[in-house]
Amino acid sequence: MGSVEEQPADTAHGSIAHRVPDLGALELLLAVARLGSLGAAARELGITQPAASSRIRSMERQLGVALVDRSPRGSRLTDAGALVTDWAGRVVEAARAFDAGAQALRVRRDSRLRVAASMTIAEYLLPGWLLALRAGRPDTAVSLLAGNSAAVAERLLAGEADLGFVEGLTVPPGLDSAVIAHDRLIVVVAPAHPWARRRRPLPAAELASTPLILREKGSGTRQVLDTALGGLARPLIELSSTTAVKAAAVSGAGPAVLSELAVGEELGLRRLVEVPVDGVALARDLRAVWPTGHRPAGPARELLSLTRG
Amino acid sequence: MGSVEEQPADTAHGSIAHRVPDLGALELLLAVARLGSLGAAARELGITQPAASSRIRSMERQLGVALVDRSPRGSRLTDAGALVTDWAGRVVEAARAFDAGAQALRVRRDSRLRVAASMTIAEYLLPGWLLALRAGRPDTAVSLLAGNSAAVAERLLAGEADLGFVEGLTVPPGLDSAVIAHDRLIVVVAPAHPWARRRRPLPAAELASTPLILREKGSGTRQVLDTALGGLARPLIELSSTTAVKAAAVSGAGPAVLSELAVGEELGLRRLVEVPVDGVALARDLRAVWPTGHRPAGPARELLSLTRG
DNA sequence: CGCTCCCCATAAGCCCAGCTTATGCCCCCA
DNA sequence: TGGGGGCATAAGCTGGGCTTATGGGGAGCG
Repeated sequence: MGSVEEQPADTAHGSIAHRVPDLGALELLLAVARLGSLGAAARELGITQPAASSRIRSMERQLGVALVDRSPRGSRLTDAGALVTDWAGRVVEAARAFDAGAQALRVRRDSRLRVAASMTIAEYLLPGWLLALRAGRPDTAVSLLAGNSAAVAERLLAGEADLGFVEGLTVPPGLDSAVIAHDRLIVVVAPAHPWARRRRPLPAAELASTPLILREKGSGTRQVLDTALGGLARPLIELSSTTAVKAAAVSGAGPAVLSELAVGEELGLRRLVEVPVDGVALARDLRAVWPTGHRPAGPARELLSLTRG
Repeated sequence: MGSVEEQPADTAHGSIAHRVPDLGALELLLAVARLGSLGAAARELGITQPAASSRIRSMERQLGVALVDRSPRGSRLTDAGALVTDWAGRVVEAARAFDAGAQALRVRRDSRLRVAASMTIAEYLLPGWLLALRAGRPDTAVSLLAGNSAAVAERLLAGEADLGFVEGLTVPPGLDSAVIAHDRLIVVVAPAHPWARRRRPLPAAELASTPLILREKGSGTRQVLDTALGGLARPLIELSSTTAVKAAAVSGAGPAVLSELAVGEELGLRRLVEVPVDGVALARDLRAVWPTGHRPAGPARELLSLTRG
């Protein structure tokens, strides 16, 4: 087994794609882990055994670690392979959610289930629901339109959508609704920030007078915050994506305000810390909505039931 | 601009990799979103502008949706593009965690920081810490060894590791420790399972007498559960990866027992529901450990401080 | 034993995705 | 009215990943 040429680690931030195996390879690794054989995994993915063999091998070369123990009776993961497989599973899971969302995003007039949803819900919740829906009804074609509450209502009333999801404080007229979950905007800081060690809740006035990392004006999140603070939120930076806001907060640029849906993982891993706030109503209901009288039926009802467990 | 040939959606579960753009394309999309220009994004990733243009275009063809609005003054995301970019961000984030872990997994005798960790910690927490560490000290080379508590202790005492992480109930002799987090094993079921609607905690006896979806014997998780139940856990299925256990539980195969670290996202999205249990001690401390007297210094101390925020 | 089956590895050749260089068009601004 | 930033198109190259074909090694069995 010749020694591996070790390149000097390319520590530069540049393009992660060259250091991480592609999705196909990760999927193959998961299949090998599950099935215990390169050949079986290859068959499942519809490729030949030599292709699988070579692909796993080049992945091992790329990572500099042996991933599977080959034997004439099958292949098992090494210890390192088990770890890598777990991490790979998380990448593939995210890719599946991407796929579920993207499929729905395709414009198809003939989709059997047309969903209109607000941004936060479309971003963070819908892909998971769609995965679950597809698990139960693989053939349901879904189309998705994302917009603010008014746009959602418009689509529903025009008969261009079967089910809507909104996150506002009020329900647009002409629609029936059911609360499916709750969301809050929360203030988060990096663990090193002084606010991370506060015992007492932050007064609303102090929040309003502190420059914050925020989404751009016009975003749903920003509107809710501005309303709650009486139009007073002071931006330290304005960024155009939730991810960018999170990244800025994690790096310690300052306090950020985000939906708690967006930062679940960061809080769990202690990369961000929630700062309790006093005297501001940042809670909001997430609701499913439909035209008054037009009870959701068929796939729409199924999706609705998924959202409530 | 030619109409797009629409393929019949290949609804078969087969290989997601053909339906999701590769990591390089997702990264490029994120760069375009952040920089507002194809050319600028291309420069950042070290490719030429035509390459970026063509890559974005083929991604749009693959997804069947326009992602960016091109203008002679730059490019902005479309609404659909903003959604796709958010989903892409989650895939790339998972890939970065993969990369951080994988880099550490490389065997390098000369690594400046050698970490030994138990499986759960290595799987779910270390990649995040390593990302944070790299953000602060980009040049720190880390090596990672994953194993059970005894193995971690052995490495530390032999001077082959600088810092360890264990999840047992006790601290191996010869080591000093600090509690860095808490973990619990929890019982989870799919939302449709009858246990999901329980009001009262499940008695330990009922848990012990019900067949469960479990990790294989010998895994740390399994050991803790068997100890807590007095060696009585009855397997419904035994699976060899946390992901497989989760998937089985989500699909409704039965109740599963897992670390809460492993199911944070599933609980948030209501794909799994926690079942409270009474009369069993399933909590455990996660600890950093080091040889008695050898206080962590340098990068080890930095990593340690990251784990506590 | 020797036959057969199921593993996996290697070799040789093909093909396409993605890159590069070289242009050209469009728009804005000095 | 040039110049520069931004995007698109064209032509050509390269390499990664696939396939088919083949060989070796262990296990089970007549």
